[in-house]
Amino acid sequence: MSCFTQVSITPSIHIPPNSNYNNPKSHHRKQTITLLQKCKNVNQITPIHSNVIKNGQQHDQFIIFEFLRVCSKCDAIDYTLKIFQQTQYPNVFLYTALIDGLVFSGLYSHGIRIYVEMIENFIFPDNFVISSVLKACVIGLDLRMGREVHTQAIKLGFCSNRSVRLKLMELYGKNREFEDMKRVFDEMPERDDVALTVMISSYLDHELLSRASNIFDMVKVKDTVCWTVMIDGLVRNGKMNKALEYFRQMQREAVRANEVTVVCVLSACSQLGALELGKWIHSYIENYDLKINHFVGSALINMYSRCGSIDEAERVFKTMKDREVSTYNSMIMGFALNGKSLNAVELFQRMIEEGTKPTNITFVGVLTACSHGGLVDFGFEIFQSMQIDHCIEPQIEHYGCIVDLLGRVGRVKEAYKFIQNMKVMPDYIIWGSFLNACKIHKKFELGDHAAKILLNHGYTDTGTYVLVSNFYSSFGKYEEALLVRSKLKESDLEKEPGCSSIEVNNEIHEFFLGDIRHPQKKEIYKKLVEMEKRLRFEGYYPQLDVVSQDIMDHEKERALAIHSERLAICYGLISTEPLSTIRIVKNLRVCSDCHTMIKLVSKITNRKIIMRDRNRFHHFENGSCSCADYW
DNA sequence: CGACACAGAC
Repeated sequence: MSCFTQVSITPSIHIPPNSNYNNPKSHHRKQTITLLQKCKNVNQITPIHSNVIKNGQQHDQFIIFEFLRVCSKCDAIDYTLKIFQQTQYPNVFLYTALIDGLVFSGLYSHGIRIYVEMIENFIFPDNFVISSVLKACVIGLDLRMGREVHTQAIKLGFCSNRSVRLKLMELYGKNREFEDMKRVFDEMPERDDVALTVMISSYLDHELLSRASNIFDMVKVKDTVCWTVMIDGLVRNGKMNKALEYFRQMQREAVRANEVTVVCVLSACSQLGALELGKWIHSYIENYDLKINHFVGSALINMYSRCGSIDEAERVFKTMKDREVSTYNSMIMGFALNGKSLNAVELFQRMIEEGTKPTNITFVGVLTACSHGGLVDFGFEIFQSMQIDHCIEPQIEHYGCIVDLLGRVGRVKEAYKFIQNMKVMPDYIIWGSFLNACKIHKKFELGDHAAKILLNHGYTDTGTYVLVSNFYSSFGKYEEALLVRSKLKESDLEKEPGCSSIEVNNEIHEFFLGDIRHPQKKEIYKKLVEMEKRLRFEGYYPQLDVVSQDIMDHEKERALAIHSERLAICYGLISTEPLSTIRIVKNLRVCSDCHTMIKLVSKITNRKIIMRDRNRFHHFENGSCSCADYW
C-alpha cells in the first residue's frame, strides 16, 4: 500500500511513459492487481500471468511489482526471479520487491548481490531499497557490506530516514557493535521507543541482561512488542522465572499479549513444567481470540507434552485445522517423550499418508519413540526408509536413537558394530547411551571399553563421569568408580546441581539437594520422615550402590534421603489436594533409588506422580512407572 | 517500526 502512494508520487525514470498509474489502462491494471493480492498459492498466480501476457500488460511495472510481492509471499521465489529477469527496465521499486522476496526466502546474500547489480546498472537507490538491503545484511550478519551501504546512504543523504536508522541500529546491534549502534541512536532527532526496543533486543541477543533491562526501564510507552522482546530474551537466556515475572507485570499494566508473546511465555512454561500457567495462557488465547497459527499451536502442544499432559496436547492437535510439519513434529515428539510410542508411530504414518513431507526432526521424534518403546524392527525400517524414501541423510541424533534402540533390548554387540559402521564420528552421547546399555545388560567388557573411550577422549560432560562411575560401581568395582569421581573433581567441569521443581498455586517452588530454604521446610522434612517409615514397612530399603562415594553407609543413606526430587514430592504431598496428580520437573536424570522410592510412594499415597527428568517422562502410578524401569 | 515455535541419546 505505502509503496503505491510512493510510486504514484515519484515515478521512476524507468517506468515506460504509458505506465502512469492514472492512464486509461488503469482500470484493467487495478483489476489485475486486486486479483493478484487475493492469491494464496502459486497455482492461482500462473493463470493470471498468462492473462497478463495475453493482454500485453507484461511490461506494466505496477503489475510486475505486485507479481514479485505475491510470488514471494507464496514461497515461489523461483517464479519471482523468473518474472524479474523477464522485466526489461526494472525500476528501484521492483529491485526492492525482489530483495525483500529473497530475504523472506532466506536468500539474503542473493538479495545483497541484486542490490549491487542495481547500483551497477546506475539505478538510483531510495530509502526503501536501502532499508531492504540493510535487512539482508542484518539477517546475513554481513557487517562489512552493511557498513558499505551505510557509507553510501550517508553520501546520498538517506540517513535521516527513520527506517534506515532503525535498520542500521539493528545491523550494529546484532553484530555486537554497540558503540556504532548508540551513535546512530544518538543522532535520532527525538526519543524513539522502537529504537529502544531494537537496543533491548540486541543486548539480549548478547546475554547482556542488565543493560537490556536498564533500557527497558527507559521506554515510556511499553507496547506489546517491547514486552515480548524482553520476555523472549529472558527465555532465550534461560531466565524462565524472570520471564514469567515480566509477563505478569505486563498483565498488570494491561498490555495485551499477541501470538508472539504467548509463544514465548508458553516456551517458558514448558521448560519449567508450569502447567497451571500454561493452561492459563491457553484460555487467554481463547478469550482474546488469538490465532492458533502453527507457531502457537506447536507451542501449546509442546507445553502440554512437556508438562506431562499428553491428552491435552492431543486435544490441541486435533482442533488445529491447518497442520504443518512442525505441528506433527511437536505432537510426535510429545508422544515419544511421554512413553506413547505407538501413538507416535501411528501419527507418523498418518502424516505420510496425508502427504505431509517429514523433516529430519520428524525422524528424530519417531525414532525416539521406537527406541523408548522397544520397537526394534520398526525403528530399523524407519531408519532405512528415511534414507531411501525420503532422501534424508541420518545425523548423529538419528544414529543415537538406533544405538539406544539396540542397547535397550540387550543387543549390545550389534549396537557396538553399528557404532563402528556409522558415517559420522560417535560423540560422548552415543558412547554414553551404549555404556548405559552395557550397565543394564551386564556387559562388562564392552562397557569398560566404552568407558575408557569416554574418559580418554575428554569430550564429555559431568553427566558422563557420573554414568561411568555408576557403571563401575554396579559391577562392584568401587575403586574404579572412586577414581572416576576424583577425575571429575580434578576436571574444571562444574557439576550442575540437581534441582527439582513443582508448581503450586501458579508458583514454581525449587528444591536442591538437602534444601532448607523453603518456608515450609519443617512440614516437608516431617513428611519425608513419615514417608521413609511407611516405605520401610512396604519393604523399601535404600540401594546404596548408587552412591559410590567413600562414605559410611548411614551417611550414604542420608545423602540419598534428601535428593531434591524427594523434597519436591513431599512438598507436593502436603500442599495439594489428596489424590491429585503431582508433577515434578528435574533438571538431571532421576537416580534409580529415587525411582524405586517414587514408585512406592505412588502406591501408598494413591497418587499419580508425573516426573520429567532431563530426557523423558516417568508416569508413576500404583507402584509402577511408564518407563518400565529402563531409562 | 521492533519481537517468534518444534530438536535425540547419557
